Amino acid sequence: MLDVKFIRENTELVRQGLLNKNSKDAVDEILAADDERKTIILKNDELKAKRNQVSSQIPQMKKAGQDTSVVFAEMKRVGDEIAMLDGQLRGVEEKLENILRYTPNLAHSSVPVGRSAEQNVEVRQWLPEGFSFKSDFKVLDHIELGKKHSILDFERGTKISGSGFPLYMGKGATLERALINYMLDIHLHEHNYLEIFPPILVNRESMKGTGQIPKMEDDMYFIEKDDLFPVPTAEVPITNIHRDEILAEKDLPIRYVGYSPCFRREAGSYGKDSKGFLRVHQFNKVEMVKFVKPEGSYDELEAMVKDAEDILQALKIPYRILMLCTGDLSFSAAKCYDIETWSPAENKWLEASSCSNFENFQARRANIRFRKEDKKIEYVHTLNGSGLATSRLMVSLLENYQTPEGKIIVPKALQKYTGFELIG
RNA sequence: GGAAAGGUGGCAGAGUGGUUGAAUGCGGCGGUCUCGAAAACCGUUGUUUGCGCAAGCUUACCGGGGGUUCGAAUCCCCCCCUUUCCGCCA
Repeated sequence: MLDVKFIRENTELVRQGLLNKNSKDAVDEILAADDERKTIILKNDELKAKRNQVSSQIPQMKKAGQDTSVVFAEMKRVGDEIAMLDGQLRGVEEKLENILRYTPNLAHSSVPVGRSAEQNVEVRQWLPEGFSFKSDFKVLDHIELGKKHSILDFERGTKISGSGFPLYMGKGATLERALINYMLDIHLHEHNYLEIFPPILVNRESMKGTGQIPKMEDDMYFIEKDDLFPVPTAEVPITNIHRDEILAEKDLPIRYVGYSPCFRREAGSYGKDSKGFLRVHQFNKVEMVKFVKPEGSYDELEAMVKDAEDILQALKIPYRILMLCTGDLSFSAAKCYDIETWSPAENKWLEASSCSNFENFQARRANIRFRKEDKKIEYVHTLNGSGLATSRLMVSLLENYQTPEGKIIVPKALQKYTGFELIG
């Protein structure tokens, strides 16, 4: 959520920022609602102050045996007016809140301006030694590989749950588990995160806190009976750990990492990249979340990307880093890097991670603050990034590690986690 | 699923419808004492709205939402949550 005060003091900047994010310019609407709100508050607070003042004198009047009926009648009128203003105020605040909830965060000044994904900027590429985009043999895609070795069974997954619910079997299941454990261990022991194992069903407040609601509500699974949402990412429960809290400056930065399954309805994207793992309703992800002081947040973002890259380099999987342009940035993000891994069979890059700095946009929504040395209270900056999502990673892993005979070598780094070196 | 109890400040725990933001204790912070520390003692200690350069003034907040009243932490209604016991269960 943007700060109205900031909007008021930087109207042109905000206008341009919203345009850059392909959002409508709601500045005038916001300021008008805010003006209206302030006018009502001014008048209302005056009346309330009067009522409080008179009320405090009534006990003395009664003690002195004075007649209170005139005062009571007067205060009754004041009370009615307050009730009316309270009603108006609620209306305006609701209106303002509604506009703000649908107003996206502004991009950081270092983000390239652009309308869509085509204007994203490739920052760097990392390829393992001896890697070539052209293979000497006919590569199988991850679905064929999965079938050949009976490690992935999309048909039976569909039978059990529906399309987009992958079933891992045998060494496939072990490999998936190994990946998750490996990534967690690296982040814990080498990158200094604290491990979190969060609840997977969260309430409405939590979904609002991180901003999945209201804008993305259609994309979320929802358990109506209990008013709970299966999480679309561990970002939701982990960020909400500190919802409505005031953190101590000395505790920052806080760095959490946690694994969770992720559930997404992917409403409206049927038929697009839908085969196998490319777009699924349930997948596994290790997520990094940081709560930091504003001044260090962009350094923390770079560090977070590096933390995700470390995993890919250790696994020797080719990847590239994209800086998203303003038009492709998500609703809450001020800056975001996508990490894409190479799929030889698809002959394209697949998004396996997304690391974002939300600045204080999410913290405002979730009300996460910290107390500075001088006792002043300020919003923290929140960041999160996948470190990483296993589904797309698994595609790249299986395809890049296949041999000409169609067997799959387990990456060296994972072998002590799997207990085997070869599939097939 | 059945029964009961309860939700008050960082925590524990008072609170007769009227100077109650709220006793008291613990914790935190500052100080006295001490070579230093502990103990003891003294002081201090929430968030929030609006106005203001600021000091400050002001509004709201005792799980949430309504209601009664001149006035609600306190009375009434609805909802939510937590704890305990029983049942079921990985």
